[in-house]
Amino acid sequence: MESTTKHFRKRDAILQCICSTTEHPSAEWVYEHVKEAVPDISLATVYRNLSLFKEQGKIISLGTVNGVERFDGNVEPHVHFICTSCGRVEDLKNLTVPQELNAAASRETGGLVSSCQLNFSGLCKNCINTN
Amino acid sequence: MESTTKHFRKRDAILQCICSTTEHPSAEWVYEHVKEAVPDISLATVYRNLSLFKEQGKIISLGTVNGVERFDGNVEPHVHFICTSCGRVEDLKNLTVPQELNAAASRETGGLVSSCQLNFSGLCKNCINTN
DNA sequence: TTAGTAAATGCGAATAATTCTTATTGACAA
DNA sequence: TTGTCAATAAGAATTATTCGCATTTACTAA
Repeated sequence: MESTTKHFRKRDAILQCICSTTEHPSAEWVYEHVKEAVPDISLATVYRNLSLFKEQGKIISLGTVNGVERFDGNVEPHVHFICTSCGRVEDLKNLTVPQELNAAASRETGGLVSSCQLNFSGLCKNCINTN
Repeated sequence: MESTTKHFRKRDAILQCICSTTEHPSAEWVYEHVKEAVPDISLATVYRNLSLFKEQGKIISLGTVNGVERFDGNVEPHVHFICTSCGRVEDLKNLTVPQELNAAASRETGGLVSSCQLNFSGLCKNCINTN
């Protein structure tokens, strides 16, 4: 159910923003973009809601790139490529991590594995040429 | 060649510290532990040398856990498990990422893939029982 | 020995990302 | 209308990390 009330307008705008981009954005990026539609939003609201969404499993954190946390509205398990030069993050649609690895990891650690992330890093197509 | 000069005593102590533990420590942890042998070391020196080692490929960064960057003196490709509750990081010795995935990732992105990291997260053995 | 040098370091200030505090506002129920 | 509670804005506070600069160290050449 979409919320038509004004009460969640900003919260919804934040989720909408992150779910409709493939940028794997930072909080700052989300802030700048949501601001276009909702000019009176504050950066703290973005941070607060991003960590709420993260807890709720509506988005995931990719960890930090150059010291800044990056998020992804696509919560389906998938593989990322991170450019160490420009910080761009891309999805790798043709590679997957076999599900059975989760079980294997649980077995080896004796813990309870709930997710996994496979990240490749290097230079992206653009940065190879520029450097 | 090991450096017997006093010039690099602190630098060596830092590398030695991180290479002789399986803690996957933070800068702060390294600082606290090096301080026992070298009491007059400063935290800035630890940070400075950790990023030097990282550039030189002598250590790797695991990214941040709870907002703090974690390092690993074991630069051989291997898989990690990160406890989302206590922040503990363990090596998974029985799992590996097939080397050919690097080439596949290069192909798909058109970029130059230089490394990859596979991280599982969840609750470790201890935290399952405590929670 | 003695300068001269360049790198390594300590210290504290500065920075930047993120979180917290507090007062205010909006939505809804009684 | 009033009470309650969640959502928010604003900016202060916090915390990890980096920077600037003076000092120390080790090595070299005189």
